[in-house]
Amino acid sequence: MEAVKAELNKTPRSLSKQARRKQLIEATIKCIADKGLSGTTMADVTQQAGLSLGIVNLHFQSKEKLLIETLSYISDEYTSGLNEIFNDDNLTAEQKILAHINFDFSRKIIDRNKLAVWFAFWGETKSRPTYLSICASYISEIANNLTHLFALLKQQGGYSNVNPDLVCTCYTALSDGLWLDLLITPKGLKPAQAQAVAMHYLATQFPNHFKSHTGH
Amino acid sequence: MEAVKAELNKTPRSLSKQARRKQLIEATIKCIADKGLSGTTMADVTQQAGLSLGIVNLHFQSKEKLLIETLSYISDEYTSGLNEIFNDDNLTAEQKILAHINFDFSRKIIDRNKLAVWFAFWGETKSRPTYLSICASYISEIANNLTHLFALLKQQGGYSNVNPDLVCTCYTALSDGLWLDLLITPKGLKPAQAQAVAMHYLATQFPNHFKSHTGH
DNA sequence: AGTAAAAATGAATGGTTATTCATTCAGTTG
DNA sequence: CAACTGAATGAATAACCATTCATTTTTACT
Repeated sequence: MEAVKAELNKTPRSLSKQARRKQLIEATIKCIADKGLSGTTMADVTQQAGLSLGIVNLHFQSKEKLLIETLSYISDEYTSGLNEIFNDDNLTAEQKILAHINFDFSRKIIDRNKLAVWFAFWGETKSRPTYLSICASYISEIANNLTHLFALLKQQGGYSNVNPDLVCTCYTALSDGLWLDLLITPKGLKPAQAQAVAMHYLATQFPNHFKSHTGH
Repeated sequence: MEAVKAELNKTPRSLSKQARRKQLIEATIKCIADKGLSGTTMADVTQQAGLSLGIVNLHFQSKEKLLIETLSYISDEYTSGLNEIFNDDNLTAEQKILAHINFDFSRKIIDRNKLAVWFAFWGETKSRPTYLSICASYISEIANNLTHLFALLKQQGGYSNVNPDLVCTCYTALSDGLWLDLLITPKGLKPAQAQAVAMHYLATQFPNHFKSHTGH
């Protein structure tokens, strides 16, 4: 990852294949945000990247494959960030949940360009099995981890009435819905507010561990 | 509305303009669900409707206008259904909220074809101001009504710690997130479960009025 | 039945866009 | 410093698709 970044200083021609692909994927994200999935053309993407028209077919074979790689790219970024948290043995369950919620609404993740890409692909999952399978794979993995954390907190905190599966479904849906809110009403809801709303819900389930600061 | 429906028995040519437009809009919904927004062509839509290629341009002037009318159609269906509830003077605040949640997860609304259309357009709002303004207009209207209901219930039920604005934002986001869940993991989450999740959240805020049936 | 108006048709058109590939260019190697 | 290798270019191509409109079909009215 760092090695790739360092290469950006080199002259264009000497960039590794991996770096060039990343450059094209990031140009694609920008284009989808600016022009929509249906509105981005190969000419748009290559111009955005400052490269020539034929370059996408050289590195990705087809537009469709570029789009799939773009979805995989933001999926991987999201899941790898979460897995770092889940696998950090220095954190308690409470701290992991807190880290999760911070990550979910961090600048890197709720960047509106990336949100636009998420929703653009979600909107096509019903008709494109490939998109669906990319999304489905990470969704169940995250849900398992999150449910496990809620179960731990229930046990440790004596929250006998909490249903971890239900809380996971509810928290996940809430988080997705807040992302939508951030995408379509950016003037209305600020990232910090969105995070506060998510925290408000967690506070209803684990009042001794999380506090809502937006009540009364 | 009923008059329009009755006309479906007539021979094709005698359908009113309004009914023909509705027929084309419903064909468009089916196509967007089947092929995605970027994948639906005029040929697809007209074939789905069982009509000839030129018919869309005759009734809607352009493909873009057809798409806008399609978004307006499902928006109107949703908001008019909710307004009927909001404006029903025979219902208490509690009953209206209950009716709202029932409506949000009714078969008519969470039809997967229509969910696919919602998300297809939401994914393009960033790049298409027209789509955004159609969405924005109904969103704030519903939020105002819903916040008002929560404020009433707070007052009547003595829920001094409830913040109606916060609850409205949270409930709305949750509902949208559950819609997404229903769209992309139809095998995982059933409509009745989704509704139970939404009810579970309301029960955390108004425990004397709403009961969650999925706890412990 | 006859006629005019309206609705619908679909072949033809024209603009757009993904893809190809012969050529150019930049690094590398002996 | 050639000769070589692989990356990059972009003009040309081919496929696709929205839109047009001359023609046909249906309906309404006398």
